[in-house]
Amino acid sequence: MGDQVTLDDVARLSGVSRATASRALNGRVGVRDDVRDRIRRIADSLGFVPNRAAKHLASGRSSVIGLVIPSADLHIDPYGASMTHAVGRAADQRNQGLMLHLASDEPGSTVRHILRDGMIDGILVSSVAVGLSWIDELLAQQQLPTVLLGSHPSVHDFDAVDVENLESSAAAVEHLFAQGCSRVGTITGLLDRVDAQRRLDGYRLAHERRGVAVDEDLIVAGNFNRDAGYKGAQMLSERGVDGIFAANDEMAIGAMWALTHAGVAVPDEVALVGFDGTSVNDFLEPTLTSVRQPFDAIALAAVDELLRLVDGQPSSGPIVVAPELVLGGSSQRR
Amino acid sequence: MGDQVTLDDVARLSGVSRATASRALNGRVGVRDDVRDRIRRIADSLGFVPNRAAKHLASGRSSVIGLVIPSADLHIDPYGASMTHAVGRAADQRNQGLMLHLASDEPGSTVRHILRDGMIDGILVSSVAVGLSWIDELLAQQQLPTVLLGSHPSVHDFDAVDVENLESSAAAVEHLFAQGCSRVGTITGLLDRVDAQRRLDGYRLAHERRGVAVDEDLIVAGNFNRDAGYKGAQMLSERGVDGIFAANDEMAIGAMWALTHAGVAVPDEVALVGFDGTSVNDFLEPTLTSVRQPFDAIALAAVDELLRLVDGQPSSGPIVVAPELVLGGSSQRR
DNA sequence: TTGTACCGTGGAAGCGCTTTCACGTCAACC
DNA sequence: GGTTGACGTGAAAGCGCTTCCACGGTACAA
Repeated sequence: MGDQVTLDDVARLSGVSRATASRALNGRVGVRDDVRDRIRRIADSLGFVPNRAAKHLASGRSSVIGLVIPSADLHIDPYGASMTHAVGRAADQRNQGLMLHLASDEPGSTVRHILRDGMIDGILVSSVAVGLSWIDELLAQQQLPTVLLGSHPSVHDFDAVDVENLESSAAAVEHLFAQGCSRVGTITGLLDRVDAQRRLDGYRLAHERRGVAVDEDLIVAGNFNRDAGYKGAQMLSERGVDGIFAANDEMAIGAMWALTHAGVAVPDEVALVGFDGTSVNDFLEPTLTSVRQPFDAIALAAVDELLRLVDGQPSSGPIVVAPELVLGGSSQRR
Repeated sequence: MGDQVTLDDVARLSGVSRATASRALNGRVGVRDDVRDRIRRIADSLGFVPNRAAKHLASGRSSVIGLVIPSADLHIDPYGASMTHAVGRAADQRNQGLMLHLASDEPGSTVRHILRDGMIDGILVSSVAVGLSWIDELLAQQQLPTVLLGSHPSVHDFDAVDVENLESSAAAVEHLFAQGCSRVGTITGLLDRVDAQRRLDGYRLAHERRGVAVDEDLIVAGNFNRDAGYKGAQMLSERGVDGIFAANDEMAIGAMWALTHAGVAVPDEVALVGFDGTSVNDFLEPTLTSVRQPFDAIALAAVDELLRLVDGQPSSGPIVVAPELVLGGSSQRR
């Protein structure tokens, strides 16, 4: 498949040894500048591209990172697609290859292979995947540098990059108040997950700041799925609300359906805000106001952190990135 | 990072040479059955996982394939996410790693690297990516086994796996007739692409079979984007139609908006059918009737074909997979 | 001058696997 | 009994790179 130009060729033509050529091209110290330049020039002119496998075998680093994302999340929940896309860009920027690992709950020996075959230097795991048995196993073994995308479901004993949940949720609810809402309900995520918990805390915080007591009846337990949004909105609607904060967009969409079906005008009778801000919101009518996750920033921070771990540097602890409230038609009254 | 168990260890403990151990574990002929069994058992008990890099370097095969998909397509057009997901599953099934390459039109030396660094054995290219300069370069060089996902925009000088467009489009239009529509319009895709062309042909075919002349005014040129669907539906609506076949779902969604905004009832006044059948259709109300691409089948066929090419077998020519018309609320009248 | 130190470079030993080739063994045949 | 061939196995040569170590040269202090 096209005669490879090897490091040997470059070295021979440059009149140096393979060792020096290697050092020169990898920017290692200990090569005279003029020599380095000459080698570089010759390598370029030959169209030399180092063989990955050889590099990998010799150095123990592949410059490929893995991404684990639940199978369903990639094509059903737009969150997964957005995240995958962002990670792809980030890996590119950092000159790393990206291996995609779809996580389903089929058993198989996936973990063993991911961990041991040495293909990847480290792995990014979508926190949504946590809970699947083999993911948990993977996390437990700690054999491979790992960074979580999103918050860890239980505690934060893991290196993770997450969106800021508390203040941003509070801001979302405050936005509803600012639109004239007086009874704002919320549909929560799975409350055994930290992010869901924080978003609920944000909801409470907004009330506190406004000096309004939280009516516990207006807090409906959801699970991040659309159905829960639908049912939650029905319940809240009966209990009388004029604003709803859903802990993610999927539920917000469900809520919008429920309201529309019930003949409730959005946003005029009930204003609606979601969380995630994936591009799917564009499909809706009216468009959804949502706390937009900064996918690119999250992904880049995660990749950088992962590379740091791969380099043997200590974990820099959880990283938090601030989202932005993106206004759509679902919450803005004239 | 966990002391690797090497083939040497397995060989030594099995009392054979590395060569024999390698043959045994790779299922090569020329190893006595009892010896093979023993080696296998010992390898298992040691938890031996062959080192990918070494295998790759020695054999020249990485068991990793690449997927090129336009950056935008992964997170904006749900088609991309569905396809990526399907390819991920297919690669998994065939025990191949999957490297994700997001294609944007930034220059960079991406091609050279993809082609030459030997990381991947072959590459799957989404036909949507064709047109980006470096993709074209990649296709032109033909250095790496390549299979196209979808039809080639110009002619079929490439190994490709595509959905059947003609008959399935005809079936979609016939479905509209069956629902009682008498004036069915269509919003086409980019007509310099073969798939768009075929779908239009299908539209004509359905008319022909029904013995109805095609009213050329009811054919509106689109471009696969939502806007085109919106505008197309407005035009068709003015010209008086009671059914619309959009060449993809994005345009169908645009059309649905346009109709809704104009106060036209879907499906009762205008029935609507799209093409692609991604899960995003679930976001709509009513749900969209659509020609559902068999993503999994396409992906698996493509991966298999690619592996065949990698093995040096001749191209088996374009592969066509039949889609299925999935009925939703947008076309079904009671 | 001799000694010490450093710097740039080359030699060579791997990294863990596959694969070619040669070798020994044994059964089958003349 | 000797020849042939098939068969199972081991020795060893790589795959293309990194990196340790040793070496010669130059610079400076003693």
